[in-house]
Amino acid sequence: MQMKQFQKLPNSFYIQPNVVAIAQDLLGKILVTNFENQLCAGRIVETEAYEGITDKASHAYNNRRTERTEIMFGNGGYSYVYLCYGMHYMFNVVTNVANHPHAVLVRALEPLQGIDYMLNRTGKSKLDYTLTKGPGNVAKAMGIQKKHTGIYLQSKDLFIANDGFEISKSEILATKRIGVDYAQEQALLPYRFIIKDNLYVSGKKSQNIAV
DNA sequence: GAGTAGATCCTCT
DNA sequence: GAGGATCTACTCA
Repeated sequence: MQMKQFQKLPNSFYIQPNVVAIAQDLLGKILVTNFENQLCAGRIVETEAYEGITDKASHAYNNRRTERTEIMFGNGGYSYVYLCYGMHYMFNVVTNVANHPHAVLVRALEPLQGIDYMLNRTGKSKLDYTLTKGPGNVAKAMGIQKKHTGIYLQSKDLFIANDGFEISKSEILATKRIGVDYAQEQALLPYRFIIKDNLYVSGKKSQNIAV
């Protein structure tokens, strides 16, 4: 595939106060990693917003500031990567300004470049829609690990770009979030955004209904 | 197609 | 020492 000219999203994109709007805007953008000279890129097709200290599903809920969550309390435009269930890495984008620990979780991608590297990392032999479906698979395929937390998203190894791809509002579905049932009523908030009918969107069919 | 169990380790209490 | 922003494979229908 021809290398397209990717335009990095400016830092001003990340420091906006409305994390839900950012989560929607990230749909259709390109996540690029270039670790160890292995260039990989995928179009973001699913995101989730985590609204800081008032959001029970967020690690930063109730101003819970620890070594792990410290990065979320800084300025937006940085990566936040952590291990979940002992085996899955989650890639988040920190948004808003310092002391507003908002984050957007990237849950699914549509692979564009470096598919051979992704297959190699995930131990798969051929491309199918499970390659980058679900946040654990996204990080695995893109080579993102815990050591990549706190990376400035204007660096050359890890960034999000715009290639001019536009999606209309009618193609975006808002649904409730996944895997955060412990957050009680806030698990029902429509903070998950997906591109309608995209094969790479995670979850079951019934979870992809607009709310 | 739908539901369930198991893997596995970092982080916080 | 317990539990978690998950995924997969397996079972049963």
